[in-house]
Amino acid sequence: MDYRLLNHFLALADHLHFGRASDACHVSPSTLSRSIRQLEETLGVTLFERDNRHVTLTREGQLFHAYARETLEQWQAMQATLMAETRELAGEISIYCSVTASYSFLYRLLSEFRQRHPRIEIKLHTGDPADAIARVQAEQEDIAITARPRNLPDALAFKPLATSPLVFIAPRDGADWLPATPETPTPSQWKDVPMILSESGLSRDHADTWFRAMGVSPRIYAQVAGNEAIVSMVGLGFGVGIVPRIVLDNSPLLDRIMILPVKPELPHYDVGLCVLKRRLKSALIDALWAQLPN
DNA sequence: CAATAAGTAACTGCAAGTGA
DNA sequence: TCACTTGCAGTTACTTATTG
Repeated sequence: MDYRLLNHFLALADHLHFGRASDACHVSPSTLSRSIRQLEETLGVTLFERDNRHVTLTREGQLFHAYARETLEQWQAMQATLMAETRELAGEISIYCSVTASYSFLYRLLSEFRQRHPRIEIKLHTGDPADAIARVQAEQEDIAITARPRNLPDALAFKPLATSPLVFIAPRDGADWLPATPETPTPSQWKDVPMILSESGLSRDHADTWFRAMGVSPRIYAQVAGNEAIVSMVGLGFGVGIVPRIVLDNSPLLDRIMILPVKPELPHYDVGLCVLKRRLKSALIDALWAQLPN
């Protein structure tokens, strides 16, 4: 029995949408489409009625749904039993983080863990830090390395790894729109500065709050996904950006960037591990979680 | 009998097709 | 324009044959 096919079936039954279900399974839509077709051919029944707009479970699909769920649960229970027997954890953990976080924290987090648990496979996905919390909540990822949100949802647990200040960065070559005295900012100095900001997420929240307190609506030159893209655009001289300083520590563009000594300073950024509390019942995830001191 | 090489089947993602 | 399917080419996994 190919348990992956059952996983694909359950994901499609949950989402009733090939695109979203394939995302959840980390495969392409075509792969998911073929998995479902393969199951249907093996079983000799149609599990989903689908057209170009809609996906629905057939009666046979509903019957198979119960079987698929039970079978997978039994399989996972057996894996847990065998793991307990051998005292060796095995399986897969997915981790989501930004490229910067992968440079900065993964080695520290995983080097010892890999030696201790060689049979645990790590699936690493990198992307926009603003998506991290949502991906953990949607169970697309087991764990994220991300900034602690202002209001941590009750269902989530957070364990800090490091603190990094949020800083204003500007092109080192200078520009005529740069504020003359960032230590003593005035609305007139900032109202025309082209800003390069995250589309969303914590650093964007802090930027918006800072400008509100200044009484200025920022002139937004570009909204981008990911801190590395902000550094690139600032390095090219397009404007002033706001990023966690840790992003600069690993940036190849450091020599083209300067930090503006802006007052008041932006809040610090707590970076750490984020996980759904109920997922900590998984021995695998708990093992990684326990790597870090409380 | 184990290790290696060669051949084959199955799987995957991309890009294009299709229909609403 | 969107969402699912299909064709294609590249990759990976598996099976069989060969060698020491």
